Amino acid sequence: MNSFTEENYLKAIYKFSLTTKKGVSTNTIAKKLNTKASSVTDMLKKLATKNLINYKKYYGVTLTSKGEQIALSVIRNHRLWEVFLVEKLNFKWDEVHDLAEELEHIKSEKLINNLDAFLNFPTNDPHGDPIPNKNGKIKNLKMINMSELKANEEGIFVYVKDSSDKFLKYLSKNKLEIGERIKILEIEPFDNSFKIAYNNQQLILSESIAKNIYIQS
Amino acid sequence: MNSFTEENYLKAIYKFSLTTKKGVSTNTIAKKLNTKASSVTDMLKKLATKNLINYKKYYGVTLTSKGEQIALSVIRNHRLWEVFLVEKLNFKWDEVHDLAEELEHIKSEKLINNLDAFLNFPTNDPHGDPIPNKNGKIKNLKMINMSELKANEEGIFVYVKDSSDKFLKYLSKNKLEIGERIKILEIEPFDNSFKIAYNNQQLILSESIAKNIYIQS
DNA sequence: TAAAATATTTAGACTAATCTAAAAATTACA
DNA sequence: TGTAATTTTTAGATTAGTCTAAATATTTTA
Ligand SMILES: [Mn+2]
Ligand SMILES: [Mn+2]
Ligand SMILES: [Mn+2]
Ligand SMILES: [Mn+2]
Repeated sequence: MNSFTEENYLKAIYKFSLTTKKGVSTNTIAKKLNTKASSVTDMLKKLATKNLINYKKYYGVTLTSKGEQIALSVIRNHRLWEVFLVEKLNFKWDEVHDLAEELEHIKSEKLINNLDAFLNFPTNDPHGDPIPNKNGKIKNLKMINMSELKANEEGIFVYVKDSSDKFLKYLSKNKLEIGERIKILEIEPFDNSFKIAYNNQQLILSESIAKNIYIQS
Repeated sequence: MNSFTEENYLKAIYKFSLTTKKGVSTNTIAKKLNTKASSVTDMLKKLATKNLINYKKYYGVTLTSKGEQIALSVIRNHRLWEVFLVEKLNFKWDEVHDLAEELEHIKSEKLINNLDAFLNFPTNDPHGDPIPNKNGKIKNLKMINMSELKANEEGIFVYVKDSSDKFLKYLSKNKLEIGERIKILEIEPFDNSFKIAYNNQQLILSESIAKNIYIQS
């Protein structure tokens, strides 16, 4: 059995692995988990002896398939609990992450599979992230960043890159939600801001906001 | 904030307090929590400095009102999660205790109050134990042990004293469930066994089984 | 390509929760 | 009521996860 802490390390490594081909560095993990590099080194040694990561001193780490499987299962738990909190317990999408961070570590196949069924096998969490199935398979949406769209193009809002409270609250305030069909009305060349239309309203998004929004392609 | 471990100690002390007027002894707690008396002593000192228990060396402990409040909140969490698992996720009543033992330690007022509402404010868990409300108030059922009933008396089966897997499975096998109306047909004076009728069937219960069953009075 | 800057690891220490073994206090009962 | 049995506490270790400070390796850059 793996501790909460070990699972959090594996999850962090998994997420960084998605965006690098090289190993994930000690410092990267330390920053993400709000801990010190020396603590990370200690944990990496431990995870390596458990065959959950490939660790070569000074050169960062990758997950073994055993490690990846655990990371995916924790992510599955996290995202299913987020769906539960939003859909059944009336939480807002910007309130669920920290609770899911605790619930994800409760280890019971039956619990999570029954929860999955109870929720009707959702494919994405409230922020648009895909939910791995019970075999760890993730169905990746094909999506592109909104900033790559041109005037008059449109698509479904499917994912937020930055899912911090602040950003999610901004979206909620403007009733801009995942699943909404968005049309680009015009792009201001001066500051790359986007004027969009959705659900009978219009809104101007700064470039940095547009870059946090992904559209199904 | 209190650790899982501290909460488990408080809960254990609370439960023993219900059946003794004296302080709860070190050994009693050690047995319940599968640990050693010396470990218990250490923890009692710690809980005492946090003002959660009244501790006088060699004379056992009682909860302070602060400690009792925490114990009741953990118990509330435990029992509400058990209801959730049975009613929403199709668990059997003999499968939920260990999972609830983990879920009970997730500390969020909003989570538990919303769960309570989602479950329609249940008053009892799947084993008949009362669920404290959000202020820690427990509505105690007035109930008596089945062995105190006489022939031809009847009532509703509301609580099991022994909620071990073994006993719960025995009851399930005989379709004898909480909420069932039970009538005592006769009591065999030789071995104090009970012949009962419920839900169109009859069953003979040994004295020790009868003693584990409580009936609403 | 050799400093300088940066990243990583090692060494040694700390805390929470646990343990075993031994000492001390309480309680049981002859 | 004094000794034996039992219970509880103390003393000293251990383990997981963390930290700071120092040492070492890698990377950058002049
Ligand atoms: Mn999340
Ligand atoms: Mn977590
Ligand atoms: Mn239980
Ligand atoms: Mn517990």
